Amino acid sequence: MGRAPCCDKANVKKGPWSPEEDATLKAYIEQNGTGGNWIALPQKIGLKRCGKSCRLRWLNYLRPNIKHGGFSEEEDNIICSLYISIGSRWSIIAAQLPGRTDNDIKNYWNTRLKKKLLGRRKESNMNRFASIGAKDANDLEDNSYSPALSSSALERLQIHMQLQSLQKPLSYNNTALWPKLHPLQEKMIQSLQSLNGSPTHLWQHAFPSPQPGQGQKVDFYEPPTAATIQEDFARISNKRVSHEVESSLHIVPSSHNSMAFVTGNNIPTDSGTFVPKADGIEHESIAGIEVSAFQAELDDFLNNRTGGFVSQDQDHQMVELDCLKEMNSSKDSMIWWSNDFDTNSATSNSWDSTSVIQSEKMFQDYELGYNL
DNA sequence: AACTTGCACAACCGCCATTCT
DNA sequence: AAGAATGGCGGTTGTGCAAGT
Repeated sequence: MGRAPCCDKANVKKGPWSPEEDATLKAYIEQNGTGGNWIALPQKIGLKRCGKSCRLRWLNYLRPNIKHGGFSEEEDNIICSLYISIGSRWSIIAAQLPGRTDNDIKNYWNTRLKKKLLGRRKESNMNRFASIGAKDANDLEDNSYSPALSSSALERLQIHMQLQSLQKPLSYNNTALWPKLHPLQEKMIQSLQSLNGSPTHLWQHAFPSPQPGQGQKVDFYEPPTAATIQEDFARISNKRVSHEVESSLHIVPSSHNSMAFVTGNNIPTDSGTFVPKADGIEHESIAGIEVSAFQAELDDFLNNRTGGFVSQDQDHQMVELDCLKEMNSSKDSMIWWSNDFDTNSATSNSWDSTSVIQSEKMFQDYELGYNL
């Protein structure tokens, strides 16, 4: 037999909490604790609330030492870096910010921080893409490929690029520093320019795509590299990225978790030159991080969803498709951030005591690179 | 002054892993 | 061991307020 239902949903009050309800709940918990059973708690104290609602109210609002609003620049940096590294794992991020709740951080991210970062990116792109035919920044944001990617993966890539671009501000105005494009990408741009100023897409510059074995200079707007991802994790764990990560980070195991991954025979180096990866085989994961949600997304897109182009022009579509397929064939050189990671490598929902954010040097790169 | 729009935040919903009977 | 409750989490929605028209 199981247990009795947690609450009678028909007789449960919803909506904002009154000061009286808050006072009742707070007084009881401060005196008696939760008793290890949130479901039974509201009945004990005469509140017509669901136990889950009581728990949420306590954790997010009534609990002592909760801070609301007024996020500092340092907190902004921490949130950004952790979001880029681990995605929307708000409970983990919140654990690194004393007094902050996951709900608070989630709201702050969704309403302010994300806009702040992506807004800057949009503004910057206005300058960069003006010379290659994009009519306005909306063209850049409204790219027709993005629906094929998970929003989280795309968003994190965009933000990562934004951070990189802010670290190299002079690159914006110097087209010579822009990455060399794959020939098909160049072809695509030329085609777009010839087609009555059709929208130009983020990807054209987001993915410089070198041929295997060929060095290609990438001075700007490179996707997150193996090195940068390693740096992210090294900062977080104060260790080299390795199998130690799974024991030092203690990420929550879940079927819908997020984690960065790296794949590819050709990985960009710190200097921006692509070199073949030595083994060419054992590249499916780093630190137990599962491969390739993006790969799956791209495959899916190319195999099943090519009808999704917004362009009305057949030639235009074919050029785009050729380019995408070519990029896909060079996918081993891609490094991406996925939405899934190895659930076997994760063990709990807390960061260990060696943590993480206490490291003095941890965010200095980002702090030097940008002011949020 | 009235209405609309956008923003920030609180709360709810649904899913999943764990715990309990 | 099976099945149901519980706890926890992330995504989404609802609401109140402020700014803009």
